[in-house]
Amino acid sequence: MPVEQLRSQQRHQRILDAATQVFSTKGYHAALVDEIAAEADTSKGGVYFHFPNKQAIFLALLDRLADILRERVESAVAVHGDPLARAEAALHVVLETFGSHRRLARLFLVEALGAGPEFNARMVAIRADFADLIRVHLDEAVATGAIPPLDTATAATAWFGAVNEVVTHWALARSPGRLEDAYPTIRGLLLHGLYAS
Amino acid sequence: MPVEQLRSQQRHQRILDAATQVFSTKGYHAALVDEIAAEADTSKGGVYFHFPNKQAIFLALLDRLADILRERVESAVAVHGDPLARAEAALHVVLETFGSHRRLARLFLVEALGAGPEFNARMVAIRADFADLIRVHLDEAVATGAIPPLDTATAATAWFGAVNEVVTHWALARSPGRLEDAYPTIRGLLLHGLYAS
Amino acid sequence: MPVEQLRSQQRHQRILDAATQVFSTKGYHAALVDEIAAEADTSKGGVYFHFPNKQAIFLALLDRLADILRERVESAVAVHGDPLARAEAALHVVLETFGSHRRLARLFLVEALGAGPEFNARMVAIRADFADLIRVHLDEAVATGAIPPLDTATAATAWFGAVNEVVTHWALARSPGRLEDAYPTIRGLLLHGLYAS
Amino acid sequence: MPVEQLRSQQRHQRILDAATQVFSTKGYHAALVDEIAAEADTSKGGVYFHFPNKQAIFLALLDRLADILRERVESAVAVHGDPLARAEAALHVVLETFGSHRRLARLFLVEALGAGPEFNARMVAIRADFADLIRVHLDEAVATGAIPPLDTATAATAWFGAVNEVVTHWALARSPGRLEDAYPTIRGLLLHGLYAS
DNA sequence: GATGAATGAGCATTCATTCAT
DNA sequence: AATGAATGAATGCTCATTCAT
Repeated sequence: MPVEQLRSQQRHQRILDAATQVFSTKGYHAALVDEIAAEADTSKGGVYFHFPNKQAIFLALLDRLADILRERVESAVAVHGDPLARAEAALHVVLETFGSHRRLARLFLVEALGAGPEFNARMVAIRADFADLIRVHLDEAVATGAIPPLDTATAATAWFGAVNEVVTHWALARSPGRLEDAYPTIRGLLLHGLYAS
Repeated sequence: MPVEQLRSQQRHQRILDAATQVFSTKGYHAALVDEIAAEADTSKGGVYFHFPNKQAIFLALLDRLADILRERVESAVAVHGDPLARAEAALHVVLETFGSHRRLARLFLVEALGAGPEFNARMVAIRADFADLIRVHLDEAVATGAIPPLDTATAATAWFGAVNEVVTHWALARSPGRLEDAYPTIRGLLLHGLYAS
Repeated sequence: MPVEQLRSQQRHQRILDAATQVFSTKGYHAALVDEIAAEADTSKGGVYFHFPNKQAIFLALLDRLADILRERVESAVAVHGDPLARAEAALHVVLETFGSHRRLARLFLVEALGAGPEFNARMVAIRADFADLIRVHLDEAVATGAIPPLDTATAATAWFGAVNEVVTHWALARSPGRLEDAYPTIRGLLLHGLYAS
Repeated sequence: MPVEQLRSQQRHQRILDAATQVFSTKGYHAALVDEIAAEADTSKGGVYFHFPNKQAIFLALLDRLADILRERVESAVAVHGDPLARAEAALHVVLETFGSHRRLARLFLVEALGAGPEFNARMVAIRADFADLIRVHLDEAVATGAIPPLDTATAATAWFGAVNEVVTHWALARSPGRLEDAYPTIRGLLLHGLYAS
């Protein structure tokens, strides 16, 4: 009976969407399951039918977002041959994605920390995954001699952090500008350091 | 009665130290005032005599830490004449300070974000302050022509973020290495980008 | 449509069997309708098609068990002419039945009491019925002069209780022996008291 | 500061008294912690300050009652030299105590069962303790030759059960008579069996 | 100043029951 | 008849905060 399964999956998604909304507005702890239920046009019991507990909802959210981001990065990277261009593309996609989903950015970069030690392990893993997405290209760039040898793991982490901080700043700003405007500066900085142009 | 005032200030400090310990271990929400009291060898009432509420303890902690960090940065910066060297020194001090106080790093970079929307404004301000500490030197460097013109605000934020992410990664790692080891890579990256000779 | 009726009755029985299993393992309150449904290879809705609510399942269970016990007692009693022998036979059958169905014993003697005030009235009635099953024979024994006059109601209750406690003890024991072994002692005690020759 | 300790202990007792009232009226599961708090003129938090959870309150209640009962039995037993008279005295005290505290009887003999498997172990232990209180005297009576050898453990359990059932019957009765009236019958039955007088 | 008993609003979670399909 | 998603009232427990002593 695909009709019922479909309905069920739709509800599942509706709850996740509602959770995104509530978590990113109130933060993990202040978010009430009741609010998520209301936002999803369901009852509290309905939420608990689809998820075992509040934590699982949040985790599912992070995973969903991480998957989306990863996919976007990978397809953006695919069109470039040059390792450095790939790394750049990855950077650009993250900025672009968060730039058009301030809510998600906030959820991912702000609320996910401090939601409790239970989440830290998962967050470390997710963030490390992204840094890795960049590292492989740096490694390749080093291998091809495009850039001098360096500690690519630290470099990738730093790259990712640079982007994150700019995004976080923007995500928490009271009246944020356009995130994309920061791109040229970040790009230049990462590629050439302060001695850009 | 200076003796009693002294006693009171000592108690104040003892509570903050206890709070540092508890908050950085359990996270803001999971930390109980009871635990802080116990760790400070006081009673719950004692804690509430010195601080109006839990939030205030956390905020006082952040402020104390920010002050210490700022002071260190400023005195480290003072010994350098060259703007770029000053920026570098600031960076190095942050890395060094957190590197020798993993607990503080975790508190400042992980728990403080996501502790709840109440704290976000303050954290944004604090982080912006630090970025600013770097920005002024970059501005000066631009003014003296040491480096080409660029969006120094974004650049400073990115710098700060790059350092933060590396520190955060280290602060959350299960078996962290020496944070200082990351310094040369970060330094090269920030100054010269990937093409660091 | 006798085929369908049969199917329905089988399902009814299957649910009762499943309920016996679950109730006696978890106790009335901790037993979930979901578990009963799963154990009966049905759905929750299926259970509610056959029974109006959880309480009714439990009550039906008690009644079924009481009926079985009553029947056994009555047929065992029928083969004896002597009133005292009848009383004895009743006692023996109860011991024997529970002895071979520890689960039922537990259900009947432990969970049924204390399952909640709603059940107390019914349990009192059921237990009184059994005491009565014994009482009538005692009355007859008194009438025929086989034993001296006594408060047969209290005596029958006490008999029943003596048996119950021994069974309960056995039903709750971690590693129970053979219940039948207790029979001679109980028999002697009830007939002759401590001075059983 | 004995004043404060006294106050605390009084509150502790008040909660236990309230719990006795509520548990014996509603049964373990239907009893709300809120009701106990209200009955004890405290708040829910007050209850939880003195007891870690609902279960602990119930267990404390059972233990308190068991202690009282044990003490009474022991002091009643002490005045008799004859082993059989001691056993009789124990029996009488139980009947008398429950007879004047129907509420406790109900709690102890009805609600304690079925409160959940967690309690069964404790209840078995408590009931076994009481049976043992009787058994030791029976053993002595056997040793002195006052009564013929018999399985004293089973006999003591049966004695205890006989008394329990009569008490339970009375505790659950809608309009109970005087429990003490049952004493002569039970006494005669236990000592001489049906061939009493 | 310090203590710790008391407060009570707050919330996640459970689960019997219903009902559209 | 059967299914299982959905409901929502119910409740144990937490914990920041207060305040009498």
